[in-house]
Amino acid sequence: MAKKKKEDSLFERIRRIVKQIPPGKVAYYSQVGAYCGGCSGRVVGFAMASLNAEEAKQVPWQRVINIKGRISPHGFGGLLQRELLEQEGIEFRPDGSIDFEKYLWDGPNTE
DNA sequence: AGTATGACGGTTT
DNA sequence: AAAACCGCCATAC
Repeated sequence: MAKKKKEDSLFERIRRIVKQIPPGKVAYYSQVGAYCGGCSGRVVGFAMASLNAEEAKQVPWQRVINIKGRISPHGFGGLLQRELLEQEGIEFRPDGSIDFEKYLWDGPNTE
C-alpha cells in the first residue's frame, strides 16, 4: 500500500461520521468535528452544507444540530429539519430544544 | 496566493 | 438575558 491519495478530506470524513449516527439520536457539530479528527464545528457545518441532494439521502444531516440542542439559527431547513427529527422519534421541547440526556449520540463506536 | 465565507462555539460587551 | 465579536479551520472564488 503505497501513498494513498487522501481524497477523504475532512469533508468526506465528516459525512462518514454522520452516516454512523443511529436513528433517534442526534449529535452536535463540534462533537462530529471531534470524531472527524478534531476539526471545528464550522467545518462540519460547511460539510453538511456541501451535501448534494443525493448525498443528503445518504447522510442524516438532520441529526446533526448545534450544541444548544436546537436547529441552527441561520435558518436553513429549519422547520423541515425539525419535522424530520420528529419522524425519527425525537421529541422537541416547548422551546424547540432537544433533550440531549435522551437523544445525544454516544459516539461512532459506543452505540 | 489571498480574500471571503460558513448549517459553530465561546467570550465579552 | 440578548447581541455582538472574535476565533477555528476548511472550502470557494
